[in-house]
Amino acid sequence: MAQDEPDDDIAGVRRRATIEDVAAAAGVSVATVSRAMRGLPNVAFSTRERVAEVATRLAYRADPAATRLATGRSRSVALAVPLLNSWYFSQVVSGAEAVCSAEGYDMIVMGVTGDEDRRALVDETSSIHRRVDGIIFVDIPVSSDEAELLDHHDLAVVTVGNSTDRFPSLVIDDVHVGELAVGHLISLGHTRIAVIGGQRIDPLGFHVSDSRRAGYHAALDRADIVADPALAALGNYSVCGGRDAMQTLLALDEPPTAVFAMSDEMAFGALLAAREAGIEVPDELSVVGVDDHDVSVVVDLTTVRQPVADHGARAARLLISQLEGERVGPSRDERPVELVVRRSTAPCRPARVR
Amino acid sequence: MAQDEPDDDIAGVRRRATIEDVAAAAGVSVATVSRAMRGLPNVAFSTRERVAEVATRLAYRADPAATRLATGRSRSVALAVPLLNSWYFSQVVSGAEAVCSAEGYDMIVMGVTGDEDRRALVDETSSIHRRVDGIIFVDIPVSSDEAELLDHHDLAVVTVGNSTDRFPSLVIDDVHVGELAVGHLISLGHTRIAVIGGQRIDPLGFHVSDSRRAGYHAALDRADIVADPALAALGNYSVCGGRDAMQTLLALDEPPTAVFAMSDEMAFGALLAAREAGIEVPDELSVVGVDDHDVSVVVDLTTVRQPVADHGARAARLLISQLEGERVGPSRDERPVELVVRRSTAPCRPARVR
DNA sequence: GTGAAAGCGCTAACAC
DNA sequence: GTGTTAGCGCTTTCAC
Repeated sequence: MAQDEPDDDIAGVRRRATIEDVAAAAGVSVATVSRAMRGLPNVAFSTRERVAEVATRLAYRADPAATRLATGRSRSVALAVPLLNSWYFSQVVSGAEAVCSAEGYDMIVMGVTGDEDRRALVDETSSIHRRVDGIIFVDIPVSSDEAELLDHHDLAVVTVGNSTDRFPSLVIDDVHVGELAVGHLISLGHTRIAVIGGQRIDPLGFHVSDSRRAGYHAALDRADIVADPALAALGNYSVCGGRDAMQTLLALDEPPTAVFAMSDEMAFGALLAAREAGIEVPDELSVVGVDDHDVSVVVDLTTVRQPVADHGARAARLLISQLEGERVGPSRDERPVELVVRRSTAPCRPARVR
Repeated sequence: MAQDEPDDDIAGVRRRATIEDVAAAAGVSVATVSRAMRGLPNVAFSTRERVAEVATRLAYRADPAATRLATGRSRSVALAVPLLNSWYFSQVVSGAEAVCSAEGYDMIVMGVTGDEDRRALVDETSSIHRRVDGIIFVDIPVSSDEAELLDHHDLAVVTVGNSTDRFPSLVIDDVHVGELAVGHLISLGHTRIAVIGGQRIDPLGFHVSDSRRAGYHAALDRADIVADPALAALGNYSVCGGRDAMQTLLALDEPPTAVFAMSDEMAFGALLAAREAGIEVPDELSVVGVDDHDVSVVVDLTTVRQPVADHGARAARLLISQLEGERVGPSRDERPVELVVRRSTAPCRPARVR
């Protein structure tokens, strides 16, 4: 046994077996080993078996870098997300990772926190080219020119939250999200409805905030309610940001009786600010969020649910099917959203005594 | 200008520039380009400048796969975590990613959901070898044998939450965590204190749950309270699991007056179950968690805080410093924890009428 | 200070 | 069905 162990033992460290070691031990050429290992045709069954057996014995694995260099494919993909530490993105990461690992792809995650990062990623000299076979952009806008560049460099792309004229995308109807949330508040009799969205000067230019805001306005318009600019605040998609925004709103001369937060995390912040100010939810303030965060049910938050982890999984599948040869053009897969009414929203009570 | 553009234009697709293109355009050899690009010595200043200029013009970037094959280093690391979609792990991912990207390393995330996954990762033929330069194991136990194997394959390793006798680790004192939480409850006069931990047959064999449970018992012992096995439940580190566990506990003939949940997410579930059962927190039930989740302040949860994102960042730094040549042996960096008292805990009220 | 050339470990023509 | 061999694009001796 030990005698035909072809692992060299250099300075006490056993070298990892290469394809040549396997070829030698199996008494065939490297080409045959390569074919056998990858299940390619034109290998006799007995040869295939012998190679497999030897490979197992030598614990052989094709060196990914060598394979990559020879084939031009890396079997790895990138997932670009802003704000890695938010519930939404962590769910997407989770969903995508599960699919990638099941399909044998490595997933590199990249936090893209500003336009500089974003540009560096798409840039001509970007390390992304030749490092991964494809990339999923989550809530990161990709311009037409950038899309062309990516396509040109033969990168497969899927976008989530935005769409391009070149790649498949997974989106929700963000205008509808706003309408659903605000429509619900209006149906409860609210008229002073605030909105907490993303940053004004969003480095990434989220289209998400704008669209949800458009839905907010559409719902108000439809009910002949004039939007008060003072009721628009920015919460940065975090609990803290939502809390700060709500504090500002509550300090207004004429505070809102309801608030639409564009994410559950900001809504949580709003709930916190309300409690700190001694304002009862939902009696004195109705709050509605977006996402249906794990914890939303715990704090009884009314929200617009979207299937977040599923976004990640679907995006990964779309990307991988491109990589496996399927030729796909631009597309827009619109995922469903759903209003989930809990107890953070209630009918508007007229005058409130403070 | 266009005339010395050495990019070939094959079938309308411009090939990405290689080191040879740069060498040709700069009128030097590839060896010189290689040296110049990497800031190695023995390159004339003027040559260096010329190469840099040409490289920029041609948008040249060394092909990572080729570099990898030639050097044996991939400038990428893996982060192995169970339960990618939990707050704790997403924070760790976020912290680690920030450091890795700042240092120019790619970070591959791998969800390790069971012992099978875990073993596949550490296994002799694992795709991990030669794919990454190092790996961070977060709350994934690594046996002595496995550690030796990893070391032997020349992988840099850092563990978080567990420690090995071979690699640097980042831990917290989980026994102390349990003592802190349960000590707090005892100091409030509670004696029927339940505990919600991880799964009994934990596929990953978390040492975390055991240690925290040990702290629970230590605190009870110190107060001469006999632990009631009926008060130990399993919550699977999720909101849902915590809720289910709490429901079971509340259904006991003699339900607890306080509960120690080993994560904030399970504590949230406990809060939910209590509310659903019409039990007031903290009047009828005190709840304490672990982590200090973003949302904990929102639901006013008393908790044992640990600096989670910092774990990720530190682990990444430790790993990268190993990769940059620093020889590090086994170590145990114990990070601080801190009891944060909020309003989910209150003095024990004697008999409760139901 | 610079260049020539031998790898790194694999894949893919092409020949047999 | 199998083997030979020329790359893939870089790094790294070793000469000069």
